[in-house]
Amino acid sequence: MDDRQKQNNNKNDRTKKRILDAAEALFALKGYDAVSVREITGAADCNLAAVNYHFGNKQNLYMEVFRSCWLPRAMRIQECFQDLLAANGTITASAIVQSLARAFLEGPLSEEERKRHHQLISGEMAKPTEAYKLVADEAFRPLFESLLKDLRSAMPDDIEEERLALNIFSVFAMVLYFNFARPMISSFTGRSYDADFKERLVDHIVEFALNGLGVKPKEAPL
Amino acid sequence: MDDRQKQNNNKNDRTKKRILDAAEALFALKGYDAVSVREITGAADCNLAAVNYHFGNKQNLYMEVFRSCWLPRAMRIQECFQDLLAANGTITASAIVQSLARAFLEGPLSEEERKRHHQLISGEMAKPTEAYKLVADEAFRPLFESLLKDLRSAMPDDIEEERLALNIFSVFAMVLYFNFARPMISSFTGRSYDADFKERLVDHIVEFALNGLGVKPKEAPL
DNA sequence: GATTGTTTTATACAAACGTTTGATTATTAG
DNA sequence: CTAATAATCAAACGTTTGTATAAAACAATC
Repeated sequence: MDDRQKQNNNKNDRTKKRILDAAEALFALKGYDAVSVREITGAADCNLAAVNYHFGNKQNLYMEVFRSCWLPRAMRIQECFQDLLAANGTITASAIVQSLARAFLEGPLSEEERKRHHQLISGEMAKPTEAYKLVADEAFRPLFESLLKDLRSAMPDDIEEERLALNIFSVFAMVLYFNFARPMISSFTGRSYDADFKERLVDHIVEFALNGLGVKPKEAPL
Repeated sequence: MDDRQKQNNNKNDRTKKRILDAAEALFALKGYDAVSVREITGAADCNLAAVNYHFGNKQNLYMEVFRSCWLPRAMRIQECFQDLLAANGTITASAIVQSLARAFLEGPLSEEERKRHHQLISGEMAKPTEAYKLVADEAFRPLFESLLKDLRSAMPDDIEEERLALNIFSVFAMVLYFNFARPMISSFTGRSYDADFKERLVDHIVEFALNGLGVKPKEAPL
């Protein structure tokens, strides 16, 4: 074993990074108030005071999790969406919905990452803190505006602006709900979220949303 | 003033009831861990020990909020839905979706009640505790089964069972999302959740979902 | 190799937490 | 009225909380 890194997953990577990782996992799992600083530093295998040294206090650490863990992942999802959309050639409503569903449900994130990602944001949507403002400004709003633009170009010219917004929200509603309500959906349908079922969900969302938008699917995708 | 109730909103109603009220409001607003027993008993204007005397401990109180506050309200919503559906005459997909959207968005609850109701359940969906099981068994599952039955009778006979379930989830996704994501939707559209906007939302949900279901609206409702 | 700045450590602290206790007051029953 | 039961109360319990401090270990520079 290389002596430059005797302990691979232990103390060699910078403490600050380890704290961020542990904090993110725990905050996602149990929520801000249910996690203690001692729990975090225990999981990160470092001293209790390290949190206050590196982040000032617990709240700052929480914010930093969103700033330097959540936001970059949101960017990756959004880039994945843009790529899928671009790969589809012309921007149609069908392409938009399908790319969106794919990016969120089967996108660039690992299963563990996606779980963390959605749990963190679920906590913020349920009980918004300062982190919500950050996320709304840096991730939600830009994606919304971008979708608005894309969808406007793909829909009839005379469509009302508010109707456009409601349609976007409705697509989001489905995409997010099928992540958010996983336990209930799995329980009621008796199906686990494996690749098969996710494929099925993407298909369903695309079909449902496209009909909802009042668009006949021009292209037969895949 | 009648001497049987000198202080109307204060100490006359039984302490247990006041604790439940205060606890529900606070749990909905800030979540389980962010609320202290002292905060609750302070708001309920009673002694600190009253919680443990009447409910055993904090967790039991939390469960009792769901058992004796949340569940009855869920029943009222569901009854409202059944009534609206029955008033519509024949059970059509259109009637189902519209009744559901109305019951949840404009239903029997006051604005304050609806807020509490959705905040409590949002917290449970984001971080399920024991209360989730209770709510899933007593409210979600029965409603789901009932909807499944209704929708099956209103849709073509050859429709796949899983497809039926996914359709129900999709309608739920919209109904719940337009409650859940109120802050974001208000912020992005610049519209507050007044009667006008809610009417607009119900109309949108009905139209979007009906198209999504692949049903041509037979009747022109209101 | 001493000096400097950075990071980690052990320990301490006051405040807040959920819960318990035992005395005290209301309420009910005989 | 008295005895018994139920409800409320102030006070305290032992933990756990987030944060602060000062010494120690480490790293880099000269």
